[in-house]
Amino acid sequence: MLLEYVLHAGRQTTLANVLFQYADVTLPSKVPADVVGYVGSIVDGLSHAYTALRKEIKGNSVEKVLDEIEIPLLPVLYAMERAGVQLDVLELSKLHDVVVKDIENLKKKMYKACGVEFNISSPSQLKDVLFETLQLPTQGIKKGKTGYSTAASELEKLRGMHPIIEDIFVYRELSKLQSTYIDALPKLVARDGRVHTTFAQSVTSTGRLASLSPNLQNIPMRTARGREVRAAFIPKDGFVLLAADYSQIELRLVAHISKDKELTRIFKEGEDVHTATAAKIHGIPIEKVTKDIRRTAKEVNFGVLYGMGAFGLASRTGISRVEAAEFIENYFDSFFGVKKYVDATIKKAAKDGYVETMFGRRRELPELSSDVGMVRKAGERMAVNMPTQGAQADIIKKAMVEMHEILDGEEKEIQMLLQVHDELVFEVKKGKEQEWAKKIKKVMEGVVKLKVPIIVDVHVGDNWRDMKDL
DNA sequence: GTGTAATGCGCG
DNA sequence: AAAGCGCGCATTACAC
Repeated sequence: MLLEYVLHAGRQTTLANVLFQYADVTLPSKVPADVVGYVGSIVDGLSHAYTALRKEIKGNSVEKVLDEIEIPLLPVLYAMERAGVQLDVLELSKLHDVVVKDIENLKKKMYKACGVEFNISSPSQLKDVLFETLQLPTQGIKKGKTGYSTAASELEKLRGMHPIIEDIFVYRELSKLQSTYIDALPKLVARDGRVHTTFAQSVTSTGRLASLSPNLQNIPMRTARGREVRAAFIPKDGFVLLAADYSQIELRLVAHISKDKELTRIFKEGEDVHTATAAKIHGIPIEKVTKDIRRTAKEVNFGVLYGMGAFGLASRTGISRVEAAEFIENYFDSFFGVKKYVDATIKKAAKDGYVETMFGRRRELPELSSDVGMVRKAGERMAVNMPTQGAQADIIKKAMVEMHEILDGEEKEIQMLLQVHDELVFEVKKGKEQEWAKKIKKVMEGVVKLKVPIIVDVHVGDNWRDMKDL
């Protein structure tokens, strides 16, 4: 699967398909009575497929990605999955009681406010109540296949028109937390008291990992109530959790790859990239940048680069489309190296039919030769995004492989537990935090030398919520 | 009861 | 008509 993956990331192929394509083995859709024969044909097929795929990879830019990153990473991921992370089930059950009560009270209040009882979780029932029972305006509300949307971005437009709107946001937040995390995680605790995720290594189009059953890469962080869930992730007795995350790695990679003068300067001087971007775009000194302006600049930094238009920026920030268009124009005037990089990447991708990272990881983009303009445009955005998102994935994977070698024989002191795209989480023996933080930082920052500094921040805590700088 | 699409939302 | 990228998963609604 890894061989197929480095050749054709994005194809989302199955093992059955690989065997069919490369070994001419057709697996039955169900496991037959002759299990031994079935397994035999898989093993035989795998051997043939391996040889065929190796031949295709030889001399290709993805060969190094396979041999120096993906294959060495395999045992690392296995060790992390096997280790798991301890979960404070009692903490979650307390959270459950509080959230259940809050939801109950909220529901009563909402039913009273609109005069009917209905299933708030059902978008179909909710839109009936909002737009028929309550007669709220549908002006500017997106329509899908099944009628008016009740997505947060659309309800945002109805804020202040009825108290129920605010309640819906709170209801959604709480019910999401309850169903996806607070009630679901305890069911996945193994006999060792820990949850063991699976890291999918051949799933994403960009080279990132995916985490599943449970997904430990989307544990809440952004809101106070969501962060409560993080408090339930704890180290084993006598240990602390240590999290090391790359600071703004994606934008640093953009600076490096595009060689943009201004963006490079910002990182070299150690400035806050969003504040500095805001200052540059508006032509004002850094001290004059307000929180609002910085927030918009942050959206620009993450969005425009990957093809967000004035429409998208306006809807995400609340500024007008005209203002958004000006903002974007100013951005590319200020960072013309980025603009040139974006254009050149799209052009080359269209010619080659694929894009790749600085390490040779590749993503094919058949979308770029589509006759449908919209599909092509989407392909262009993927083309711009992949080299940076993919390089970020390459870098942290290399760091994981290196760390794993260093950790060999140190199992009594430290264990790597999780990877969350730009962050590694470890369980470290109390008293050894400083020592290991230093080593981890060195490895993570030293994976590659860029034209801008790579910075890793390290945090330590007794749970995944209360992490302090180290 | 099982499978799937639509909708929505958590994370980087 | 749709207008940043990359994911996994819960619920509802509905077909079989």
